[in-house]
This record gives sequence, structure tokens and C-alpha cells, in this order.
Amino acid sequence: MKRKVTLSDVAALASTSVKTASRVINGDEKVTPEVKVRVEEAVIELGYRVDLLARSLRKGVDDVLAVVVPTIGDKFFATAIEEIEAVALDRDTQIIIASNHQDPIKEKQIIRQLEQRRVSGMIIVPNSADYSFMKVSPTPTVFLDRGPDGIEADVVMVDDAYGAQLATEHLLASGHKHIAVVSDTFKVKTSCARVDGYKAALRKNKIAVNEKNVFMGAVSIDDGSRIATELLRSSPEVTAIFSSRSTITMGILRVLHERNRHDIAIISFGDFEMAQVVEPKISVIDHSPRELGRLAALRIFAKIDGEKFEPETMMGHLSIIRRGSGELTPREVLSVHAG
Amino acid sequence: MKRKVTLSDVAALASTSVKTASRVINGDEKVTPEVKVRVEEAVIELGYRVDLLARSLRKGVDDVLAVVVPTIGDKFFATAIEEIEAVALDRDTQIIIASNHQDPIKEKQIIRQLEQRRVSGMIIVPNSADYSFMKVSPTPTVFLDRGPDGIEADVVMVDDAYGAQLATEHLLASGHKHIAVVSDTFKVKTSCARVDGYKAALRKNKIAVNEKNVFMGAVSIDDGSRIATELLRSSPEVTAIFSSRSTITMGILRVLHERNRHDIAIISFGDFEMAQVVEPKISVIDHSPRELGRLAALRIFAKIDGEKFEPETMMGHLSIIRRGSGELTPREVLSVHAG
DNA sequence: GATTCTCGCGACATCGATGTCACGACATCG
DNA sequence: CGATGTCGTGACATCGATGTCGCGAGAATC
Repeated sequence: MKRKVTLSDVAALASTSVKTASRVINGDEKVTPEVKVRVEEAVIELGYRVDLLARSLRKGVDDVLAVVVPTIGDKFFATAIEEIEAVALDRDTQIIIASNHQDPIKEKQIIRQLEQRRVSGMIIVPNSADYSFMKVSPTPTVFLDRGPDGIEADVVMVDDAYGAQLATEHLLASGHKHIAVVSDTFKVKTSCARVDGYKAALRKNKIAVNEKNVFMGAVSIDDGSRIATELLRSSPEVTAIFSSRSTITMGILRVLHERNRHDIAIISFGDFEMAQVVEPKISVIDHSPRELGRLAALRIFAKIDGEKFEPETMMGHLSIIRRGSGELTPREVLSVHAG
Repeated sequence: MKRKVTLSDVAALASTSVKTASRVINGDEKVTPEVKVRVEEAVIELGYRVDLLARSLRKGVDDVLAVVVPTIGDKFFATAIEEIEAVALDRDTQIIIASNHQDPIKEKQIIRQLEQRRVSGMIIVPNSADYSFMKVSPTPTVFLDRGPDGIEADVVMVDDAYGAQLATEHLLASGHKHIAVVSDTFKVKTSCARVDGYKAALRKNKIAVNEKNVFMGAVSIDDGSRIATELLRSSPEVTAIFSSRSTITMGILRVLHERNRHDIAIISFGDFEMAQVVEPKISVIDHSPRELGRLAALRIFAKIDGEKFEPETMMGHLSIIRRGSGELTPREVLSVHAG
């Protein structure tokens, strides 16, 4: 096992000083061409490669971007990460991924550890915890998908309430009067906002909000199925559903397909691959994880490069993709026509 | 902006030496309780936290695990990463994710960079490139999902050929004679193996392989749809399809659903969320990304901890999940019964 | 009581790179 | 011709931690 090749080995072979060797590998112009060649030859001969740890220690920060998400396996976050990685690759920056496992204590430890590692920046998808401990953090940070509690910071997100309103109004426009919403917990800001948007749309259209048709607590596919079953039983008058997450939508679809209920309109917050596969295809409110990831990455790199801004909230685009499921005519309208 | 707190600040405040402070934070027993308390108080008072970069430089390796995958957004890899991250979390190890972007040159640079960063280990999902340049790598490495070319190494994968054979035999057992396969490119080893397994199953059952029914070149959902369309036209006799990837399956399903063709049996390599949502539910060969991720992570940490093994290939479990789509009776059998 | 051991501690070197600064050689200027 | 400037260079300090080693004091041994 031969010892690691260091700059001083290179310098020795090139009969020059360590510092000059360093100058050559860093492209410093002020080196005699002849010496430069000698060093370059020595580098090749010895197979020298910079030790990034040592360089980072000297520099004071490590050229690494950290990304903290609730779960890596979630398609939405995975895609956002993919985009962040693509932006980072252009700067030869690698990314550390950490999952907070829905545990504020653990997440705080993780963030601490990332700071101790001197990552050059962090992109965080916050949970419901308090982030005020980060007020004094020396590490540039951007929050993604939702804003953090307890601290003013850069945030890249979409206008969840507005998107939910769009979705609900779309269903209203198709003639639906009895529209249910299925969402996550009120602890998650985005879920709240989406339910708020739903309610706002109803109010705007002078339709009373029936709390019975607001279903919370759905995260997984199975939750979606469970709630859909309950919904069909307890609220038979419902002709349309606004689902605030794609996993929930999948769960609802399972029940609808099993029971052959193709008479219920559905629109989903967040696009997903299978939305184009099932019949009828699922209309969605699209908030692109790619766009959010890109925005966050560009922002964080601008900050890393030393640009100073005031904390700012940046909104990604929202659009509605009509595929059929949201445009179904309510059955009472159909039956009136038929009768 | 106050300067960073270092061990020497702590030592000064505790009126002791840097080394002794170091002993305290590393839990070295040989420190007088009194001194230990002084140091601990100083740590709290100053808010001292170890600089992981410096520690890693000294130690010679960085306590970070690198994971290199083709694409992060792919659900299969994302889930594997999630599991790897979970294992790593138990050791307070963070993970660097890199995508090779299907580009061997870029991937080589990335791997080099990871070595230069002195990551303590690497888990790599290889592409078709040659990995012989890694023969002399000092970094413990495990390959995931498929074996690398040009080098003997640890590999965690499943027996793709066997899984494909299982799938095909399942269709045969339901009475299908005309079975098509849709797969990726022959450049990817796993794809090859799956097609081989398909052919082996046919041969074993004395059914001639019809190359016309071997469809290659499908990666995305759209590819799946394109090929499904072609298949329905060019091979109307086909009553069952073995799809070697979940994305392909989704593409095929889109076409089948659009055309209301519920008479074609389908089985998919790789489980996916929507497999349980559509009707009929999709039977799959399950090769759990969680299990593979876990196996790879445990292996890599064992190697990091200094255990020595010969290069070995570890196989994850494979099982068939029957959900209905693979158990459809072929229409000619039905018509015989009907007639 | 002299000697060997152990224990807690700290000065210093070290990991591998880069910043600082000063020095000698040569060019340029008035 | 002396003063000033620029240029390439390298010795040394530095980033922040930990390994080495030796020292002095008290305990244990004969």
C-alpha cells in the first residue's frame, strides 16, 4: 500500500516548492512556463489529485450543497433533488441528502451536523418544527415547498391556496355543488393552505362549506382509500373530490375503480405519472418540482457566491392540466337532462 | 461577525490544553473529573462544535457515504437511497448523492471527485461503462442492481433472468401461448438478463421464441405506449405481455385502458404504487429496492469497519405478487369454452 | 527509601492544502 | 545611475482537529 501522493511529493519531483506546485494546479499565471511543465509532468507521473478535504479546511467551507427533505422516496422531492443535482453538477458541486424522518429533534441534529461539516449551503423542506435556532446560522439557506416557522428566510414555494382555489373552481365550473376535499394534517402548512383555498373558492361561489366534506389526516395511498370508502358512505351527495396530494389521489382512485364509480369527478394537487394512464385521465394542478428545485438551487448558489438579499418568498408557476377527470358532468345534471 | 469557536478557545476558557479539551469531547476517560467539568462548561458557554472537516482531514477519511445512481428521480433508486440513508443515519453518517446522467465520462469524473473527497465508501449503480479504472481505488465500493464491467467487486442485485422466467412461466401457467416481452436496450445488463429469462421460460415449455414479439428500446412511459400500440397492430395474436420495467408497464397500460382492452394479461418486473390502483390490479415480480439498499448499505459499512471479504455477489429476494392482471385467462380459451 | 509504574496532562508535530510575505533578479523610470 | 516596480519563487504560518511522546507527581513495589 503506497502512501497517498501529496503536493509536496509533486514539488519534490519537479524540484520546486510546494507553493509553486500549488500555483500550477490552481492555474496561477505567474509561473515560468518551464516550471509549470515540470510540475504538470510530475502530477501525471505520480497520479496526483488534490485532496478536497484539505482544500476545504483551508478555505473554510466545503463545496457541497445539503438538501434536507421529509422523505427521499417521495416522487415530488426526488424530482426536485434531481433538478438541484443537475444545477449543482454545472458547478462541480456535490450534494448531501438527508431525510428528517418527520422528527424535529433528529432534523435539528442533522442540520447541526451539516453546519459542522461546513456545507456551503442548505436547501431545506421544513416540517412543522420551529427553525428559529437557525437564525444565527452562518450557512446560506433556502427553504423549499413551504416556509419555516420561527424565522424569516428565503422560500421557494407555490401558492397552495391559490392552486386549491383553481382546482375547486374548476370543479364548480363543471356544475358540481357538492365537492369534498381530502387532505393531510393541519400541522403541515401546505395542507392548511390547500384546504383554505378550497373553502375560499366555495365561499366566492356562495356555496356553504360543509365541514363534513372536509376530510383530513390522509398521507398514504391506504389513507386515501380508507377515506374514500368513508366518503362514499357518509356523503353520497358528493359528486366531485379535490385531493390535495397525489398519494391520496391514488388511494381514492383505487376505491373508485374497484367499485366502478366513474361518475365522480376528481382533481389532484400535484401531477403524477399515472395520472395520464388511468381512464378517465386525471386532471391536476401542476406545481413542478423541477421548477421549484431549479429556483431554489439558483438562489442558493447566488447566495453562496456572496450576493446579499433580503429574505424573500419566490413563487413557482401553477397551472391546471385538464385531462378529463375534473370535467365530468355531475350526475344530477345528467339525470335532469335524461329526465 | 464573531470568529468561529475552536477547541483552543475552549481550552483557554477552561484553563487547560487543547489536547485535553479534545480528550473531553472525545470521551477519553483519562481526564480528572474536575477538568472535565470545566471543559464541558466552556463548551456550552462558547457553543463550541467540532469542525468535521478538520477532524476528517486528520483522520484521513470523511465520514460520508457516496451513492451514485443513473437518475435520482426514478422511484426504484429513490427508494433504495431512502433505505441506504436510513441505515446510514444510525451511524451518524451522511450521504452524498450523485447522478451519472447516463454519461460514462462524467461518471468517471464524479467518482474521481468522490475519491478526492475521501468519502468512506461508495455504492454505485453502474451503467454499461467500464469500471476497471476503479481497480486500484482505495475506497470501499459496492455495486447495486447490476454488476460492473471490467472489475471484480461486491454486487448486490437480484437474479433478473430468474425473475423474468418466473413472470413468463406465470403467464404460461394461465394458458397463454403468445406472450410478448417489452424491455429496455440490450446495453443494460439487467434488461438482457430479463429477456433471456423470458426466452428460457418459453424454451423450457417447448414454445418457440418469436423474435417479432421481443420489443426492445423502451425506457419511458411514452416508449411503453408507443410499443404497445405497435404491438397491438403487428402481433394481434398476443394475449399476454411481460413488461420488464414499471415505466414501460405504465405506458402499456395507458394504451390498453384507452382502448378498453382488458383482455390482455400483463405482468411487470418491479412493483409500483399504481399497480394496486388500476383494474385489474397489476401482478408483478417484486424486487424490493429497500432490501437491495439495505443489503448494500450493510455490506459497505462492514467494509468501512475494516472487514475484509472476497468480492461477492449477493442476491436479493424475488417474489411474484399475484394481483389479477397476470391471471387473466387467454381469450382463445374463453371462446372455446363459450363456443 | 530507592525504584518502578501509572496517570493526567500538555508541547509539538501532523493531516494536505493555501495565504502571507519577503527576497532576489530584472525591467523601467526620471 | 539610483530609485522604484514587477515578477517568480519559496519559507513559513495557518485552517482545526488529533496522534506522539515525554514529563512530573503520586502510587505501588521491593
